[in-house]
Order: sequence, then structure tokens, then C-alpha cells
Amino acid sequence: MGDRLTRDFYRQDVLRVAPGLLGQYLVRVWPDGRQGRYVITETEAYRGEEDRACHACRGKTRRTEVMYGDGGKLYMYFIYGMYWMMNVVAAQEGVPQAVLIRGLREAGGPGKLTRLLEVDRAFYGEDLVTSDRIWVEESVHPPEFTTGPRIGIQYAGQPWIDMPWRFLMR
DNA sequence: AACACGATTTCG
DNA sequence: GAAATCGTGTTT
Repeated sequence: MGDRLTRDFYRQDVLRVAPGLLGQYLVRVWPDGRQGRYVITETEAYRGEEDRACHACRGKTRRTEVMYGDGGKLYMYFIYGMYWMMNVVAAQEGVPQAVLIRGLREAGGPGKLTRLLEVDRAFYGEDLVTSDRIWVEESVHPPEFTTGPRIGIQYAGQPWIDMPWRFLMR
């Protein structure tokens, strides 16, 4: 069992937090006491209002406000009429950045892993530093990883389409 | 109040 | 390649 990641980890720039989450253990505890531990294998960084692919590019709304808060909370949003996406807020208060969790060793795809974990709107704003039902624990050593352009953000235009802000564990 | 669209997945 | 399906932001 590793130590839970601290507030200071999440308060770093998203370009450090996104790759930094690779290889770490995402822990989920259900109401009945059952516990699951999953290795995070793929993430993507969304970086502030200037990033046209980031939901914060349209400013603060009820949906995006948690991204403007302190790092370490969950930003959940619903898309395509059927999927909840799970994001980890990075950086400090006032800096809207988030990491989309795209894959776990046990489940590839952001829409599939939230179904596996059974997390939805009820986890909007959940604090990974203090929650008793979901958090992240540190693995022994950081894994090697590769990078690439983010998925499904063609509408964002250049240079955002080509930013290598997708991180995959080898 | 109505409308357009999306950080996806699955099936043909 | 297209459908499924609805919350959110924008427009009326």
C-alpha cells in the first residue's frame, strides 16, 4: 500500500500532474466496503482558458467552476448523452487545469472506466486528498511513458490539436 | 423555450 | 461510417 498523493502533488502545473499520475493506483471504495485498486495507464492534460480544447476556454460556468478551485478535486462532466468523464483538477486556485483519466490497466477508454468505477455527477468536486471513497496512492517508481496529440478535439484548431498532451504508460 | 453539439463507444 | 442519447452553453 502506497501513501496517498498529497495536495502539493495536485497543485503542480497540469503538464506535471498528467504524466505524474501514470502508474499510480486509483483506489475506489464502494458503500458495501468492497475496494478496487487500478493502475492509471493513460491521461490527457487540459491547460487553462487559452487552451481551446479545455472546457475552461469559455470561462467559468457552473459546470467548470471546480476547475478554477484548488488542485486535487474531481471535475466530472457528461458527454454524448451517455458517458461521464473523470478529470483530476490540477494547479492552484484560480488556474483552471484538469487531467482527463483516459485509461486504467483494467479498462481502456474514459467512458468505460467511469462505468467500471461507478462514478458520475455524484463525484463532482470530490476531494482526492480527503475522500473516503476515491483517492490516488503513489506507486514505487514512476513508469516510462510516451506522448501524443489529444483525442477528439479537432474543433480546437491549431496549435492545440498538435500539442503532445496525451500521456501513455509503456 | 428551443437548439446545436460534444475530451465516446459500439456495431455494421 | 453512423447511431445512441442528454447535459450544458448559447440563442431566441
